[in-house]
Parts: sequence; C-alpha cells; structure tokens
Amino acid sequence: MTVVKVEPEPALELASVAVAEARAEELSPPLSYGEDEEEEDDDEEEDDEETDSEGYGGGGAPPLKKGPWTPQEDKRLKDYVEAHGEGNWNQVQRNAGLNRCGKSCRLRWANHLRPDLKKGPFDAEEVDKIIKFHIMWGNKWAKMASHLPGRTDNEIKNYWNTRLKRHQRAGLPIYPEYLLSRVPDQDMNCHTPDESRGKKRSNELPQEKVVGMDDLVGDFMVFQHLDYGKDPVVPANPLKRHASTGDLSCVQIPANIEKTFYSNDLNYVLTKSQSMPLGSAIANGYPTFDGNLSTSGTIHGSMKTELPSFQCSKYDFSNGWLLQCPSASIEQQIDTFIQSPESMSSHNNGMLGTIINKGDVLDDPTKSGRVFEMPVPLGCNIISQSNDYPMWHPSSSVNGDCEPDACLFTEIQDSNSPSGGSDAIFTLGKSYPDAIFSVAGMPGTSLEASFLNDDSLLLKDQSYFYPSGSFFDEDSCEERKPLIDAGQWFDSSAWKSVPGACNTPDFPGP
DNA sequence: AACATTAACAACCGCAAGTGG
DNA sequence: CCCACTTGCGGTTGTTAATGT
Repeated sequence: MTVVKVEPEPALELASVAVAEARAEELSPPLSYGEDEEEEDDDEEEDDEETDSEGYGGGGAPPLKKGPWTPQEDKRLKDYVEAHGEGNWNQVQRNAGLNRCGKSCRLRWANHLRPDLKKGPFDAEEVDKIIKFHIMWGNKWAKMASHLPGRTDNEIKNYWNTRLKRHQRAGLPIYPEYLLSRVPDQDMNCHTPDESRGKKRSNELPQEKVVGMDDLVGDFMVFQHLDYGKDPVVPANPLKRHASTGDLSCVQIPANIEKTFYSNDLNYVLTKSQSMPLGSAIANGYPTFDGNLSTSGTIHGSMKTELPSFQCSKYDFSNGWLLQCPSASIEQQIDTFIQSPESMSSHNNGMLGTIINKGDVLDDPTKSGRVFEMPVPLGCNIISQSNDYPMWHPSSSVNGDCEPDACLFTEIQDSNSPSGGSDAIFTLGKSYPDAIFSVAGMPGTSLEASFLNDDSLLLKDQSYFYPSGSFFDEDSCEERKPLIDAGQWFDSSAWKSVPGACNTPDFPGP
C-alpha cells in the first residue's frame, strides 16, 4: 500500500523512503485521530523522531512531510497552538518540531484539532442550512462554515459534493422538493453546481464597476403585465444578484409559462403616471420612452452570470422577480442581455420585462401616492418588490396540500374602494429592508398599484390576490416569519384565504 | 469470500488577497 | 510602489470504510 507521495527529486529519495516506511507502520491502525491517540503517543514519538533524524541527519532542510497526520503530530501541533495561539503557521512549523508546512498545520488545526469543532454527521438542521446557504451563495464553503458553528468549510464541502454526486447519480434534484416549483418544469438548462467548478471565484472577478444589474436588480419595483389569456401564472421568475458575490442568479420560467409570456407581446413598463410598451426598458431607474436605453453607466460583458445558487431550473420561489427570462438558456440570455444594450431596446425579447424604479418613487415624497395603472384586457398582474435576498420557502409544498408558503407581508389590510371593490394594502415594514415579495392579481382585471408611503403598497380593486414572498436574514441565518401566509389566494374583502386556493397560483374564482 | 462501487473523509495544490518591511 | 511572506479559499485528488453484487 502506498501511503505517501514520494518526491521525485533524487536528493529526496532517501528521506522519502524513510518516511514511507515510517508511515506504513504508523498507519497500520487506520487513520484515527480520536480519543485513543494518547496511548500511542510514546511509540509514535519515537517513530517520528527516528524518521526525522534518520532521513536528514546529514544536514539540509528535510522535505516537508505530506500525507495523513499522526496522533503524535497532532499532539505537537495542538500543544503548540494552545501554548502560543493560532497564527504564524510557519513559525509553528519551525518551532513545534513539525516537519509540516505552515499551511498544512493551519489546515490540520482548523479542520481537526480546534477545540470548538463539532464532530459527527450533520444533523437535519445543519443539512437544511447548508442547502439554504448553497441556494444563496453557491460554493462559498467558508461563508457557510462561519454560519455553522463547529463545522469546517472542508467538512461542508465534502458533504455537499458527496450529496451532489449521490443525487445526480440517482437523478434526484439537488435541492429538496419543497423548493421546487409548483409548476412542473423539466427544462434543466440552468447550471448545476458542477458547472460552477473551475470558474473563477467571486473574489477573482474583475473589480470593474458593473453598473446596472445591482441597480436594476437591487432596489427596483417590477410591474408586469403579462397577457396569457386566462391561463394562470406563477408569479415566479426569480433573478437576483447575490449580495455576497455579485453573481447573478436566475430561476427559470417554466416552459408552459414561457409561451404565454412571450407569445403575447403585451408587456408594459410602469412609469410614474403612464404605462408604456415593453421595450422602453429602464436602466438605472430612468425610463426611456423612445425605445433607447438610457444608462449613466455601462453594462459590461464581464458581468458574471455564474449560477451558483439557482442551479436548478425547478426552483420556483413563488415570487415575481425582476427579470422575465425565457426558458431556453437563462444564463445565456442574461449574458445576452447584459452584454447587449440592444437587448434592452425596443427589440428586446422581454427578458428584462418591465421595471420601475421603486426608489425613484419612494425617495421623493411628492411622488408617493402616484397610481400606476395599466389597462389590461386579460391577464394576471404581478407586482414584486425585490431587494437583496432570494426567496425562501421552507414550508412550501408541491404536493398540493395546504401548507402555505411563507410570506413577508407584515400587514395587509383591506379598505373600501370608491368603486365598491376592495383594495389591499401591503405594508412591508421598514424592519424588512431586504424584503422580497410579489403579488399577483386576478386574471382579467386591471391592476392599479400605488405607493402610500415608502413601505406600503395599495392595490386597488383587487378583491383577490395571491401574495408570496419571504425574507431570509443573512446575518442571523434565520428566516423572518411573516404575519400572514402566502401561497394562496386571498379574498381581500373577507380577509381570508379562498377555499381550495391553497398553494396554487391558479385563480380559483370567487 | 472476492471484487466492484460508492460514500465519507483527509489532505494537498494553486491562486489571490492581505500585510508588513 | 514593490516584494516577500502569510493567510484563506475553493478545487481536486487520494485513501479508507461501507455497501452491494
């Protein structure tokens, strides 16, 4: 059994052989850095010192040892770090009598010897968190580890990769069912985590200012009218820019929705006082009415469109999200969009959808209360606000039961409309600065929306609506609980959910 | 029992950011 | 500013244990 790598350099050959021999003895009990390490210490120490001296008694720096750590090495490292503290790993190497590079020492300490390490398999809660984190951040193992006390990035990475392989082999979705769309979608063009491998890390991204997507995605209000006849629509086309990485992620629109979205060219951009045809897209918050893109910055082709998080197209977060992405290849289309200002012109394919700058309205008190109105013959209306966090629906279900999605709205109230209909007021609450929500109105109705103030949105004459949304607090790793349940149609006049309308965006009718 | 496959784990490598002289 | 060094991160590979055939 070969246990160590033998360095190819001739000068090192003798040492390598010696090390190999020693290793063969050391490893006769399988790698175990557990509780019984102490009893072997004496023998191991002798072996170790013998090895070191035998191999390099003649002077010159011994080659740094590779391969598994022995209990004795562990003890030395542990003793040293406990006495001198962490850091200065090359000093550790020199002063602790360890023939290991500082890097190796650091790794061994961080992954195995640290006293605060939590051993054993991941429990369900940890697994749940890992999946959440991966959805949000992709392969940011260190970041995940910082949110999982006692766990190391390496541990998480190993777990994930193993899980990934297992799921891929079994043909299972990478993320659990409860994250999947309610609308079946077999198109799997989105990236898989594997595809993110080998790509540059986020901190390797060019540091150039990428204007647009942050602005476009981060704080905007999306108002879309999508005419698809009487077909229902899921208010879900998430696209977000990762807060931590700057990566752009997207959740694909189901194929059946795609048709209705794009076969009928009835998209509108909501401006402060008028509607305008799609194609007059807004960049940096400023709508243009001539079909030309107006930007104060540039949109770089280098914008990274890695999809470390929403790799699976099946994820429907039940939210209207900023961009409408035709199904085929989301990332391709995002690339196209990003790289080509033309794509935002009047000839664009609708991917950008319709955007209105919420901040533009909200920042100016005089603009509050403006009504956005769209004459809509038929269709479902979607409003969504998106900030910086992806949606998360831990309790949603795809099985048709009535387990509701989480919803962010902190307050919803109905009011009497002069026209006799019911209005719904969505109060987001300022304590949820990173909120995400969407609401779909009834098919076939005209949807009016206006900001009452900077955190309330009035939907006029919407007797029924379908809210969804959630919030995941990156700092606390906790999902903020909403005050009402989403994922079901609400009757705003009776202020109750519509029977039989749970967990389906299909409008059930009054 | 022997072999093959898979899962879990450990460790290394390359790269890049940070830091201090 | 440059350079060397340290540190941290993520990808990858290698090894062993467990399981299946």
